[in-house]
Amino acid sequence: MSRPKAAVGHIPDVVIRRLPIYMRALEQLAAQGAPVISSLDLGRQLAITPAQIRKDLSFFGEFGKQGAGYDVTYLLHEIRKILGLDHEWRMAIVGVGRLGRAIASYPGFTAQGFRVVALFDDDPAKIGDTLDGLTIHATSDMPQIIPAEGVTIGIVAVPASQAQRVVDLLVSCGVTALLNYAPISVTAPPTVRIRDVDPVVALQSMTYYLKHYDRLLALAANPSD
Amino acid sequence: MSRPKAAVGHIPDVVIRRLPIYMRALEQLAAQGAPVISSLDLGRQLAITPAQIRKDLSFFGEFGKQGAGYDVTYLLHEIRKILGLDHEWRMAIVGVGRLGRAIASYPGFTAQGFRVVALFDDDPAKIGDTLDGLTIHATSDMPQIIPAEGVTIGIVAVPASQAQRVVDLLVSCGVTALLNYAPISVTAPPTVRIRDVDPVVALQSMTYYLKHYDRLLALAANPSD
DNA sequence: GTCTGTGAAAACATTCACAGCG
DNA sequence: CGCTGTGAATGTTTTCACAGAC
Repeated sequence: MSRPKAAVGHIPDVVIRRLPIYMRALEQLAAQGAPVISSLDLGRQLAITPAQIRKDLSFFGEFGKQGAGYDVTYLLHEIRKILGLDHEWRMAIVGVGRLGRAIASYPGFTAQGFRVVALFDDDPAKIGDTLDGLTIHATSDMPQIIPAEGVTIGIVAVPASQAQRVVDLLVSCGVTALLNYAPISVTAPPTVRIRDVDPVVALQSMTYYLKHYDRLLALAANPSD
Repeated sequence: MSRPKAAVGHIPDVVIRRLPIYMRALEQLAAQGAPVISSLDLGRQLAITPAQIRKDLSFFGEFGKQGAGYDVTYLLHEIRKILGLDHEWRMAIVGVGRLGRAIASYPGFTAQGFRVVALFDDDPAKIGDTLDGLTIHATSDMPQIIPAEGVTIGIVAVPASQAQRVVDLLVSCGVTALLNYAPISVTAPPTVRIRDVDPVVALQSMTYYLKHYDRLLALAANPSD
């Protein structure tokens, strides 16, 4: 059914970022018991062109059947393998304030194979406390605990003023993937991947369109402009 | 100092999305008392090329001084105007579970001019309760309350199974910008803007690079491949 | 000399369109 | 006949490189 590409060259980051989107839709389809999906129908569901879906998948192999489409369970499994989601990933949260605690107890991570295994904070009042069965450690203990716990992903949940320091510390401990909740742009060496989670930034770019809504409406009514 | 563009044509969405990133850096610079910043230095701070910053800004006018750079306070003010952040935006949260409550009490929204003015849920046990001084209403009250409260942004914080229904309802009430926290792709007419906030999706695309980390390391050491 | 603003060039991403398979 | 996989064409975004302002 599939033949892995001989040499998987350079795959664009935009493509990698769409794979989890495909996964979510496939999970839903699998839950509904749909055995097969075409790029056309998947595209309808996600508002993505069918050609894009086919081209994205073709970077990794041939997963479909002509005339039929893609086997939902099989494709889901293959994408999981491509993304390395066929095993558990261990994460550390730095910053156990209001936000850090909310993240620590979010059930969505565990459900998808992401496990929080270590908590860090620098507030002496918190160090030694237990949260969800995990002890809160001082950030100075990171160099010991992070390798020992097999942590490969760091979650930054400290105030903006502390974020870059924490990123540098995590990177120096060998962490190469960071989920940054601090409302600031942090930088790291190019070998380190960073994804920012900032709802305010998301809102701030939407208001541009709200402001120009009249123009948008006119455009929708008369696309000849 | 600036001359607004005569006809601001079609500005790419990628550009709009970078403006809040520039804003955050400028806010930080303003707080530090830096009067002026060059595209080179701003680019260093954000890991963005200076040419990109200059080109982005040039879509909207001429904000810099040759030989000097950009006046931090002035540029910040101009970007705020461009994005429509010179006044308050009123938002409604749909879904007052664990996540919705965390969002409702997040101080970062208010600090940037985004105010939660209405809460909705369909759980009869919650309707009528008060949270942060706001009454929780039934979703069936949305058509009355949303126009009355001047809500233009909707925050979706319901389970995946409810998300599309809630989106449709919000859109039918005239909301044209949505912040979606549900772990599912929702669709809306092209006049409606949607931004997804899903940390799991962010993680799932980083694991690809973690899996291929060896290759990445080799590439960094010997870029001739 | 420094740094902006911007056409032109290069790189990158999406869509088209169709041969070929089931 | 329906749908995939994919080169070729098109569209978009980034980068280059330099004239001109301070």
